[in-house]
Amino acid sequence: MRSAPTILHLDMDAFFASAEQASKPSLRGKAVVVGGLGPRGVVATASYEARVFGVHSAMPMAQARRLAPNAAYLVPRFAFYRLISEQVMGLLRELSPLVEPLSLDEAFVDLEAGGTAWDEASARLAGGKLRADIRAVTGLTGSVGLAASKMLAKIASEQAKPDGLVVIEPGTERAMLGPLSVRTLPGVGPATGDHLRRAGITTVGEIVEAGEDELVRLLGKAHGHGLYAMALARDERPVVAEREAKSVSVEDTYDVDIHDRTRVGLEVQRLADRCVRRLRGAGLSGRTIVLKVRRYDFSTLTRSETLRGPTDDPAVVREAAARLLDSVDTTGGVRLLGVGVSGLADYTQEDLFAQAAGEHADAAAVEEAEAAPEVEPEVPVERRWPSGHDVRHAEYGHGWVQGSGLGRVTVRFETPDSRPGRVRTFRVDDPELEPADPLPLVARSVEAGGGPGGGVPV
DNA sequence: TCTGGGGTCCTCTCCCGG
DNA sequence: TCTGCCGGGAGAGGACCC
Repeated sequence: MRSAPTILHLDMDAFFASAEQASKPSLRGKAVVVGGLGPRGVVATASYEARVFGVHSAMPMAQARRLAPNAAYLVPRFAFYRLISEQVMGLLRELSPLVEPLSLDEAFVDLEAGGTAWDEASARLAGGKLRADIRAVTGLTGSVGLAASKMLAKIASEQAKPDGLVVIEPGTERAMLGPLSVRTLPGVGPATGDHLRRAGITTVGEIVEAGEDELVRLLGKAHGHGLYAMALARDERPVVAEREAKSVSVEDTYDVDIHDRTRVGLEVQRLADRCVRRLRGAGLSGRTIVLKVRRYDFSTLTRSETLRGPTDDPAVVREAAARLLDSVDTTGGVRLLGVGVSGLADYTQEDLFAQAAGEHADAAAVEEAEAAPEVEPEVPVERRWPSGHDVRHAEYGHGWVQGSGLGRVTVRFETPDSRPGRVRTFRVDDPELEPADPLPLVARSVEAGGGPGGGVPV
């Protein structure tokens, strides 16, 4: 392990919810919950104000609504979050070429590789400047952890939350880790945590006391050795900038279980097409087709089939998925279906036999699907005007959907740099109302001196 | 009140070929 | 020719992460 805390972990604070609050002045200081709004939705992010009520991520939305009935409930706007994420990642790349994004709101940076920091003082300086830059560019806060390894940097940023910076000085790691819960260590989730607890191990220090052999006996080779090393603060994993995808998959959870076998088959075909679109979009093909089925009782099974060579042919993937579905009993109903492709390659070795089955028809089908508008006529209104999404009205300007139903859509008219705005209600088919792109959270410098409400389209 | 979506990695089992 | 052993790949499932 290196001798200075020059690995940085950045974690944006309550990212989705904070972005929504920054974008919508009327939500600042209020409980905001972002997640799926359907009957089977779960919480993606809760603002700190919502966490006070006990709402946290991965919680069923229905439970969140009971805990915090007056919170604002919004569907995620990934395209918007991605724009902010790109700004943040850009700032990280100014520190070092070695940036490893973990998700939209989290990344590791090797400061030493970038020549940005070589000791504790310079690392602290770089971390502080980064936090200030993130706030200036995005208007949001992030927490920074600095340590000599990835594991410790991540633990440090967790301790720094919200809106802080924590450095773990080399030499102090073991003492710091000892009293912490085993759940602090990466790779210890509910199952492993329970397993360890039953063996009388609840803290990191107790892992060390138990010894490596006992850990391996309890958890198996890979996990046992890995966890023991982590407990000793040994973590040599490098920051890796480019990670190649190993699989591509799509899945849908249905609001109501599907019982009709024909409908199940049709959904699998649709998912196969969507998966191929994603695959092709990434310029990839794959050899192993995976079907995932979650049944009415939440039991999940997967079936897979490996082809002779990689494919990105929708007909081939559809047929494989259909064959896999034949081996699955769906009586009782299914709540989720998924189709995935793994064994990825950046070339195809076309299956000539399947190709002959109708290449042109398949290509046309996929193109047609790609050209089809996302919004179908029978889509319910709450999906056509999703809560939280931006709109523009010919007369009232920029706003966002506060709610919809019964042929009406309620819009609050405000922008990131305006005061909290007024609410108005329209018919869902009002010709003056249309979906809009999100506005930037921080007006660009040339616009900064401009008049009020002068947002710039991203 | 039931539990998303998109991934990664590991383990176990079975089968096949040398 | 039969048997045992071993390794690799495929397939299934589980755990974990954000």
